[in-house]
Amino acid sequence: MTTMRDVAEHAGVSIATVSFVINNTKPVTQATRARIEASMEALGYRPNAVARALASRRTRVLALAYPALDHRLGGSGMEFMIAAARRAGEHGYHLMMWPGTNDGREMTDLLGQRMVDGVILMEVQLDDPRVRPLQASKTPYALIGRTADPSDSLHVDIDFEQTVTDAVRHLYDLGHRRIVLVTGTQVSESYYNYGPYVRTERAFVDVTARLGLEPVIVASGHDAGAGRELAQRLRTEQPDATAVVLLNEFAAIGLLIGLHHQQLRVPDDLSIVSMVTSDEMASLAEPTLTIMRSPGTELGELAVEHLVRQMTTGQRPDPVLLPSILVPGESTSPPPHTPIGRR
Amino acid sequence: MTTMRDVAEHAGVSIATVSFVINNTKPVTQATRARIEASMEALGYRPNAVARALASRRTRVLALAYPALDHRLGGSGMEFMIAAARRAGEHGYHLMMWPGTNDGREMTDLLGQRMVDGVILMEVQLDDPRVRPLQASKTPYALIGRTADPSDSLHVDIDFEQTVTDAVRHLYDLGHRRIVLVTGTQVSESYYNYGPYVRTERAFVDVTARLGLEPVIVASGHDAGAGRELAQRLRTEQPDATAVVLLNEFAAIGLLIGLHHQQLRVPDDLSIVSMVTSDEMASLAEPTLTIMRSPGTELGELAVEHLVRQMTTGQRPDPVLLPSILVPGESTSPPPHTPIGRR
DNA sequence: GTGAAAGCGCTAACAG
DNA sequence: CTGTTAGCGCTTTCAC
Repeated sequence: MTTMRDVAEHAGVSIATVSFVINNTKPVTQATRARIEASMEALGYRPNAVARALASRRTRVLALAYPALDHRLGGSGMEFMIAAARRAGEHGYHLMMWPGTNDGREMTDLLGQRMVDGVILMEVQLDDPRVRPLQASKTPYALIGRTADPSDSLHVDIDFEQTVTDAVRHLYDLGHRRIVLVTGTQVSESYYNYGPYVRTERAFVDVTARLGLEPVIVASGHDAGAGRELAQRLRTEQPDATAVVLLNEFAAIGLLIGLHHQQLRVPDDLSIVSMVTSDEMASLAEPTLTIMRSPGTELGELAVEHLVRQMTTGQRPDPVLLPSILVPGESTSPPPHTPIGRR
Repeated sequence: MTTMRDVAEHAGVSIATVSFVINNTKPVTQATRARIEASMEALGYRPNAVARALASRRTRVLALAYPALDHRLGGSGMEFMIAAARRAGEHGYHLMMWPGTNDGREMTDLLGQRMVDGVILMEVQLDDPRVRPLQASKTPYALIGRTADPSDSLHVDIDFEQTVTDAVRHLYDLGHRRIVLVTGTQVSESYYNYGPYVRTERAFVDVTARLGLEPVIVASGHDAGAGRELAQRLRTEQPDATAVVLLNEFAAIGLLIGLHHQQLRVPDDLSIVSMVTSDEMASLAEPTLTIMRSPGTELGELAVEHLVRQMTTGQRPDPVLLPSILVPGESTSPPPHTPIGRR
């Protein structure tokens, strides 16, 4: 393995000078620079990242922390990871996967290893125990999602408030007056504190109030099976509903199937909007789903971008909330004359 | 930041002794060990992973190399990544994402940085340019998938031969005699060399031959839209087909929808088996898909397991091919009396 | 503009 | 069983 010393000898300079040209950290004559570069090329030299990290106290590694045991990441979670890794690479950083429980102890361990320059936190809870160790260690970090007090951390997130507002507005404009929001807060304890649900519910209450509608919220599980069951429950529990907004794409498609089994037609009998959904998933449904397309890729890029900026400038960028875009599919239309439960 | 020297002083020993207890690398009296551990605890000491890596020449980092620009990883790719990261953690390793083009140069760069102890290669091509630099560098690596000459690399893979054989056999036993395989080899150049397609096609030819059937192979794109179109083409191009085996879950669901639009019933008019598919995706279809469930999670764990074993024992474990399990859904049944194109 | 030298925090002989 | 010490390969003052 060829080291910096080898290059220095080959070029007839000191290793310091080699270091200077590699890092572009001090002026070096064009001539010696050229000589050194030639030597590096000739010897096939690559700087040892570990030695570099030890000496410079910067590893150029970012950690991507996500919950290992919890519900699996949806399609947009995947988009996020891939995009973040790509963008990190473009900035000269590596992205390290850091599965873990949502607990502060593990975060302390990670940070103690001094192996990462910064951390991106996925699936942030309103009261997230991982944040405190981060703050204490002074390690730069970015949140995907928000804690209860968003002001104290760099974060990027989907604008759930705007998203649900747009979704409801879309349905309202079509003529719907009885719109049901399906979330999962009540389903399991771990979701009680789940930002996307909580924020969406709050904003839903607001927007329905503004429009003079009742804020009907129904709980459901997160898979297709739960969606199918939901089709039955809706009919009895929400007989007057003409439209449903969901926060989970699997449940949305399951609902579609469940309704079909009940001879109910979408969108004629019931309109459906699926939030936090990708185009691919929308196209798997029949009829295709009207979705609020989640900005997974943009979010991943933005998180890295902002984190890197903070690390280089030392200043924390402002939070960013990205809107979801309404992508009309075939699952929304004006409401039926008779709601599904009144026949 | 507290270092090993701090711990040593606090415990009244040399740093070597501290190192010995941390790494369990030399016998140490129970008494001094206890004292040292107490000191570590008291000072909140965590070993610096970077210094450790430099001194020991082992980073305890594994790279997960996957193509950045190519088609997006399916659900099982995601499963794979998550599982690999988890299992790596259980072995005391970190998993670093390494998006890249499928090119050897980038691999050489990665290895030159000496930042990873081992590499896992996803989406391996039959003739993969990343393998040569790996071999040259002596870095342990594991392939997910196989090169044309599988004997020269540690690898784990789905047993596509077995999988397609089982799928065809299942249909044959139901009475089908005109079974169409849908792959993507012809669709784009980058798939020409794609192991899963190539191997599946070959095995399909074999198994149909053994059963005395014609080896009908049709090309299709990889999304739901392509699947929908396929429904039309099948009827004219393969009028006698009674069953279809696909290698892409999105296309499979698209096909289902396309057939539905043509008033064709699944499985009454046409049976469908979707390979490399997850239970979740199967449940999104109506009717639910009969699938060959892809062992994404097992594969991820196995890849790490074998790579770590190779790194510790120095011996290359035998390759492993994992079967896909047939999970019956609602999309297969005995064939119709009249094939879809003969009405 | 270039070089000498002191670390970065730890591992691993080697000595005792 | 424990301590001394020489690095690991690079960055970064501080002289020249």
